[in-house]
Amino acid sequence: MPRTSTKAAAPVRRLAQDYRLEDQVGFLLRRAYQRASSNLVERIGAHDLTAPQFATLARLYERGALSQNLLGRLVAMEPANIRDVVLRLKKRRLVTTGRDPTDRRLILIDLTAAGVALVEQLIPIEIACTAKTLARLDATQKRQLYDLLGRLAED
Amino acid sequence: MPRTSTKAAAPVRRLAQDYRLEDQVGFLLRRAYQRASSNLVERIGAHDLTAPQFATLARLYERGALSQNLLGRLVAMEPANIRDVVLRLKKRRLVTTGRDPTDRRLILIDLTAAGVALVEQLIPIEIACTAKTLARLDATQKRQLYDLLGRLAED
DNA sequence: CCGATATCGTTATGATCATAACAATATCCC
DNA sequence: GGGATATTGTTATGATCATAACGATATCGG
Repeated sequence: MPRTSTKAAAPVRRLAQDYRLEDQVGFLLRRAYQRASSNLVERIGAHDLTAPQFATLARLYERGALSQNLLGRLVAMEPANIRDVVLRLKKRRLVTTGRDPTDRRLILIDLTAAGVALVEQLIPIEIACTAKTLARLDATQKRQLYDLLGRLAED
Repeated sequence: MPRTSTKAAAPVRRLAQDYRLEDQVGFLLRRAYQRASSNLVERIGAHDLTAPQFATLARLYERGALSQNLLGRLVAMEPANIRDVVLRLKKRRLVTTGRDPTDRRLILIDLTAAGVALVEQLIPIEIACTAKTLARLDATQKRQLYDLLGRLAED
């Protein structure tokens, strides 16, 4: 299987010694997330659920009904973004929405019975998927990774 | 600053003990990437460059002219995705495109002089940005993180 | 030489993602 | 009570991101 390459000699550029893309955490994090995400879609894609959608359902499963805004913060999504996710989940009748009578700004989101059932079906798959993503790490390294990622996102 | 919370008692659900969103690497990676990405946009956003766009320019700076497809692989972007990024960079005259005469399938991408100048201006900012993202980690932890992220994306 | 196979790029579709500007509603504080 | 301030959700805009289907071109194998 031939791979394309350029024959032109790479120009030795002034700052190319100081800077390598591989040294930038953002780039490494993007690649690692791509890998983790594709591992998940590979396994739950048949249910037409994306990683953010599943995270949203899982959070509701853990916590029960939440306002749309709080739900968004708990899954690290902007208001405009969580809104779209909720709309899709609602269209599939995995969640319901309703106004909070005590604070009319709030939209309360909750799982339907179908939503609960789907989450419970997918949780073991998600756990296996995380295990696969971490397959190359031993127990110590896994602990380190969680600790380090936690520090990066802290606050 | 009041934060919204629900008053409804959280239902104790069957699998909630086995599964926590915070234990899923994919979720942690997404949050960490969000942080790194916003650190970057905060600093180079004034130049209207996103993280993927900068990665693309940086790769071209390192390697010189590349086919669009190879460039995409080197910055971890799908063909349909790198295409759009190249179009935007081309519109801003940061890169040029041309057919490879020896293989007419290929589109060769290269930096313009303006592209080179912009990369050289932004490289120090990007390095500082990576440092900020890693600010909470000591030298040992940084090495560990790079090693672990490398393992996750390996292959 | 020529058909099978592989690669490159495009198009279309749908889901994330962030930002800014905005209206509605709550809360704070004098 | 009432205005300043904060929070919630929406809308609009633009950039990523992945996938599948497709035509064009190269390469491989007999």
